[in-house]
Amino acid sequence: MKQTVFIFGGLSIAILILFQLSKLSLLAAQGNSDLFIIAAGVLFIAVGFILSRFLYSNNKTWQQPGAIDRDQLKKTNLSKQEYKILTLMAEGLSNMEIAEGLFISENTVKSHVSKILIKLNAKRRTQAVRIGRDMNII
Amino acid sequence: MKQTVFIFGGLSIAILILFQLSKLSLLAAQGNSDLFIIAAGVLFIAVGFILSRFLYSNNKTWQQPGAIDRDQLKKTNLSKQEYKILTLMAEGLSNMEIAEGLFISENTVKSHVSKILIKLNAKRRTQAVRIGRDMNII
DNA sequence: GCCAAAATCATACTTTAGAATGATGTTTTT
DNA sequence: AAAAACATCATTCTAAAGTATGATTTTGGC
Repeated sequence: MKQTVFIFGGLSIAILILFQLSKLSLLAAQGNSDLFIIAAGVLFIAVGFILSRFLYSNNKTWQQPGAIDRDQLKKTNLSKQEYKILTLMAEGLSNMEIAEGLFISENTVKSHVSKILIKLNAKRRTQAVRIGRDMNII
Repeated sequence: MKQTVFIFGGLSIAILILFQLSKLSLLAAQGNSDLFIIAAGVLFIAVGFILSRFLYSNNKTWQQPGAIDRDQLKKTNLSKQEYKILTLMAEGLSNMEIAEGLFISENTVKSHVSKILIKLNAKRRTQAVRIGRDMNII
């Protein structure tokens, strides 16, 4: 939130400076106007470029795709092992496969899964995975 | 593919025209230079804006996060109904819930799910969902 | 109109997932 | 050091999920 304010503030200032520069140059430069116009154009295009980047891809939750949200993760109260198992569930592994991968019994995995479902408020493992994705913790 | 060529061609031409206009205006307009500079700046920013949109969201991996890849979807040979059920599976719904949502019997859902698993080469629904996500189909 | 998919459903069966409970040893935390 | 949380596992049961097979009905293209 605060970040976005700074970014937009900075961008606004940058744009203002650009306009000022444009005006100054008009008075100063008489001969090499061609080159300057191109430079100014490129600058403005760059500004638009950057502007759109922030406006679109990043605006929403400031959570870039693929990154996990540590804060959200803490809110779930998932333990380390539970979280690890959740990620393996998201890979589409069965309880047995998870058990083998972690060198523990299937019963233990089931026990963990049940706790995960409770903590994520899910009825099924598929739902748990979806919730995890929605929360950006997977 | 062809679209991109046209789009970039069009953009290039637009940019050239913009530069030409800038030069012309310098000769023509002496008094109202302020207003014109702002207009030109806005135009260039707009161009940069549009450019970045195409460069990033569409071009690169050609797959924007959240968008579904129609080509990949076709490769799976999933039928309409199968695909719909896949998306509902991804939401974490049970077979029964899917059945109710689509006004069909649970047996029918099971039948579809089995076919989905075969077509996506999955052993479990969770895996099918993961594969679907990896293929940018969901 | 015909034909091939697609969609629908059923029945019977196997496998996996999940719930409930309880037990024990190990870390953390206070 | 005691309490609380974690991790481990077992047993028993119930509920879903998934397989296999076969049948009927819709639908979309040619």
